[in-house]
Parts: sequence; C-alpha cells; structure tokens
Amino acid sequence: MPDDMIVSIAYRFKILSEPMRLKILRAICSGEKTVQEIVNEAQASQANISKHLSMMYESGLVERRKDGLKCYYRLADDNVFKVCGLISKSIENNMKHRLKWINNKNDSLTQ
Amino acid sequence: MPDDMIVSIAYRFKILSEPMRLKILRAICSGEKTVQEIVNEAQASQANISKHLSMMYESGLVERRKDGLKCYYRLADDNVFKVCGLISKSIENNMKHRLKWINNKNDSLTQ
DNA sequence: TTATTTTATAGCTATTTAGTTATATAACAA
DNA sequence: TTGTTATATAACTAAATAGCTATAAAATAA
Repeated sequence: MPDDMIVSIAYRFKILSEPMRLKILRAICSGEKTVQEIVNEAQASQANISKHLSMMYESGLVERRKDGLKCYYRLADDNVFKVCGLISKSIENNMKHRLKWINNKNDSLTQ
Repeated sequence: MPDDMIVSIAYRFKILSEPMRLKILRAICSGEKTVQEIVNEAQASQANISKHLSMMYESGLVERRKDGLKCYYRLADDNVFKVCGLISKSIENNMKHRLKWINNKNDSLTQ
C-alpha cells in the first residue's frame, strides 16, 4: 500500500475517532434525520453537531438533502458499520486475550 | 450500541488515525519485526517509532517479544487489515461518486 | 416589512498529541 | 570493569481540534 493511500485511510479513521461523531452515525444509521433530531439523540449543542456534520459531509462520510429550513443527513455508504463491527470484535478478542493472561497469572500464583 | 462501546471503538479508531502508525502496521503485516527494522521501513526517528509502538502495545493492537537487546513487534490480530480494506473501498466508492457528480455537472454545462 | 425557525459559521479557549532532543535502561561484548 | 547496542522514556514545542458563545444566513410565517 502506497503512502498517499495510507494518508487517506488515516484521515478517514480520524473522522471516525471521535465519540460524538460515532454517536451521530448511530443516530442516522436507521435512516436520514434532521440536524435537530441528531442534536437531540446525540445530546450535544447544535453548533457542535453542525460542525461535526459539516466535516463528515466534506469528507464524504455522509450525504445531505435540504428541504425548506430543514437539512436531512444520511450515511453515504454502509461500510462504516462493517468496520465498526470488525473493530468491536477486535476489541472483544483483545479483552478475552487479556483476561486469559490474567487468569494464567492467578493460576500460577495459587499453585 | 451503548455509549461506552462507542468510546472504546472511537479510541481504537484514534490509534489507527495516524499515518505513521499505519506505516508501522504496513511494516509488520508480513510478520514480526524489530524496532530498528520498523524504524528503517517507516522512515522516522527511533524515539518516535518507539513511542507509537508503546501506545499500540498498551491498546492491544500489537504484541511483542523480547530477545536479548532486540524487541520484536507483531500484529495482535488481522482484523485491522479487513478494516483497512473496507475503508479503502469506501474511499474508492466516494471518489467514484464525486467523479460522477462532477461529470454530470460538466454534461449539463456543455448541453 | 418584521419575527421566527433551522442550520452554518466565526472566534475563542483548553486540551491533546506528533515529533524532537536528550537521557535512561538494560542486555551484551571486550 | 568499560564500552556498545537496542529500546524506552522524559521534557519540550508546535500544531490540531472539540466544544463553547455569539452571530450570520436563509427559508418561512405573520
């Protein structure tokens, strides 16, 4: 994998690396929502959510549709869910691995 | 997905969001390597690589094995590659999407 | 027109962090 | 012992950024 591809992928990860932005994704995973609805679900200020949404839009992670005063945001594609699934599985594996290590240590202490 | 899971996933993304750390993963994807080998491949200072490796180890992304003076690092699991694959596919989709959009715009301009 | 609603953005602050230099640690060699 | 090699870490600086408040912009309603 070339360096510029690495930089692109790192940037995409960076967007996904903020809990508030993942909460936004959680809010719109079931379908498009207005900014105000996302604000309510993610429990943050309107300015903050709007700023996050703008950068997520600029980077192509979400798409949007304006209708009168309202603006509806939706996911650009669903790869992000597969990614989150893999990541959480990886975290789970890691937890199990550490737990096993701790248990082995306890076993050897009590032998 | 609960909030604490979101925080864990975000943190994992954060570790993957630095180009230098992805270069480290690229270096060790074919098998374990010493710090010095990784330094050479990733083209960075020893202190910098060592710091990145420490945090990647603490977070469970890599594992390590000490042998005399040398320390060998390896991937903890290969989910990270599936993740990078999905991300790059997602970026690719996004590029195509934007290109189509630009082409449509050009078409309507030249009509 | 003026008022209201919805969203975006500008300016600011505090926090985080990548990379640097210098040094510490630890294993090995002479 | 002393010297060398490999890695880790401490202290620092500069840059990036999440969240805040206030305001702008833009569509709608009265």
